[in-house]
Amino acid sequence: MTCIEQNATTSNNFLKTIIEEDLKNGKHSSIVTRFPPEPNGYLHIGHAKSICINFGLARDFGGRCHLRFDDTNPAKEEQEYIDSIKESVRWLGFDWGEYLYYASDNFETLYQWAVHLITEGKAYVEDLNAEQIRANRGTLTEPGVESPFRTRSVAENLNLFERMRAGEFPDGSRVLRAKIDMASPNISLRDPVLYRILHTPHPHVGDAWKIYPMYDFAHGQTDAVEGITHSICTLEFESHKPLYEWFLDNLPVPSRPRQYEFARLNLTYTVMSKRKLQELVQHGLVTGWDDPRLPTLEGLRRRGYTPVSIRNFCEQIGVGRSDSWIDVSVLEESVRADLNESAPRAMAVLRPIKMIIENYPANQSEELQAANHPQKPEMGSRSIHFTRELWIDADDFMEAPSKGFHRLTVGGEVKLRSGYIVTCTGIIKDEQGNILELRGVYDPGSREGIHTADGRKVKGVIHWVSAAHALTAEVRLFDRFFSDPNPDRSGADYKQFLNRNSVETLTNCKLEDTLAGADIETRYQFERMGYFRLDPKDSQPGKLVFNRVVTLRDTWIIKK
RNA sequence: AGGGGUAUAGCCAAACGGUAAGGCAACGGCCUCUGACGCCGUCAUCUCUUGGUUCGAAUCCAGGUACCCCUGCCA
Repeated sequence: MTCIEQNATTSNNFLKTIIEEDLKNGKHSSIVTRFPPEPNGYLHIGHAKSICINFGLARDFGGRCHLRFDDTNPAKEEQEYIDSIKESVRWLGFDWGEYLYYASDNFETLYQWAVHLITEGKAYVEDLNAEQIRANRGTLTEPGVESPFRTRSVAENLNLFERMRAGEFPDGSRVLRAKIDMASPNISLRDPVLYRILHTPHPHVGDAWKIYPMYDFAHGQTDAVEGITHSICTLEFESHKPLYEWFLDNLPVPSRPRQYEFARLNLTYTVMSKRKLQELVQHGLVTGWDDPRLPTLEGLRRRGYTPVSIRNFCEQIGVGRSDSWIDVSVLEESVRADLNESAPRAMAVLRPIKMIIENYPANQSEELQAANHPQKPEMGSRSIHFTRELWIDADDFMEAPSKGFHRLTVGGEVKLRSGYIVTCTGIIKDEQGNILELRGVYDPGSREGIHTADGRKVKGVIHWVSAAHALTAEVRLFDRFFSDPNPDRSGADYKQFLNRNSVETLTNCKLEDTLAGADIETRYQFERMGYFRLDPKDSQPGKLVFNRVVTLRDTWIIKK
């Protein structure tokens, strides 16, 4: 289809407009996009934006999207990253089908095209070293100066370039340069480097090559051989566009792709640059690339973010060309919206204090039915145990309640979710004054609703679990990894903004026993506490470890 | 002799010369066995700024201002 319906959550963007035009006026009969990561690290939420744009456009307009590894620099690339990237793209819900490519599969073609340029007098072998090249490049305001090797004969260039390929020269001794314009105001046109010598094995093509093409000499041409129609990248490549086109103009390429740029994603309270992420991992500031506090796709996945929530997020933030900062709360809101629909409910007491129901016999126990979802009866129910000894959350009790607190207080009453109304009748403390346990009584007729026998409505509903049946588990609560909205801001070391309390590990949490068979992929809502999922690495059948994906919205906390 | 971009609400973002969509946040209210969810309502006389063209300008023109990108043998 060539025209998509707009709905409330998808507004138009400039890329869709361009594609609609191209399809309408017959410039293309169908579109081909590509997601072109360099396999030199793990994917993060910023890549997710690009993935969603490229695969999403292809999907919406009935075209196709390639996964292409931009593997032109073997010094930084590894098979491990290739594998991880494929896995992350698949996890996000996208499928490249048979269209998996490597820029390195075109190395021979690229080499021939470089020879073509030399033959045409449009490229030359440079003997100057990196520093000299830099010195001759000029500055932002001054033109560069031409290299003495710029006028080498075609024959000599051909000979030298061939020997570069053969591995005759050491790394850094020579490069191949395009002969364009050393005085161009666009610095990327001042005789850019096309090939460098690198005696480094490559993760995909092994040790077949001793010279490797630069990004600029590979990207557009690779787009052209794959038949990419819309080559979508981020804004910082905008100044490379004239060079991208120069190659297409001067080489016998089989098709004519066009480059379009969009603003990369910036998220508050986190860092996204590969270098910084790597540093956090290397310095042991996080547990790994999949640390649940990181914006990496593996981290978000481990934490419990769902693919659909990330896709929705990318849809919501839109695509534009102005630098923008998205607040992390938008991402968080996106998982909440998804999980509220799909997550079965359960009860878990994170900071337990015991409550003894004095009018409930010690040897008695009964099963109560609790709905798995308040609005979705089709999700069924489960039975939970009610007994004399219960665990409730410390946060749900205040001896000296602040104004507006409508949970449990001495002499006060509260509804136990899916259970009974209980009244607190007293506190047992140790000699230091610490609360040992709470005493209370329950109203046997209060199973349904929140009304007392005399018709009053109790204000508070709290979660609880039977002490006799409870499972003990570890629960990890995460907070923002940085204390500053923009830890990446220039002029400051982002590490100074690390939030020291970004993870809180609670080891004595009490969970309802239905969670004994919790599924690794299922996200649960622990009622009133947020959404949780088993940690895929650290959780064991006998030792449950849950990660909190995100809290519930809490307007009470805001008022405090 | 610098070049290339971008400016619409607290944060994103639509609009294509015809009288400022939508989402998030916020704020009222309703509902509620989760202080959740849901529902209703409010939220730009105005589009960085100054002029101009026009019956009519966020959109066109001219001049300012601010911010981002470019001086790797990285991508």
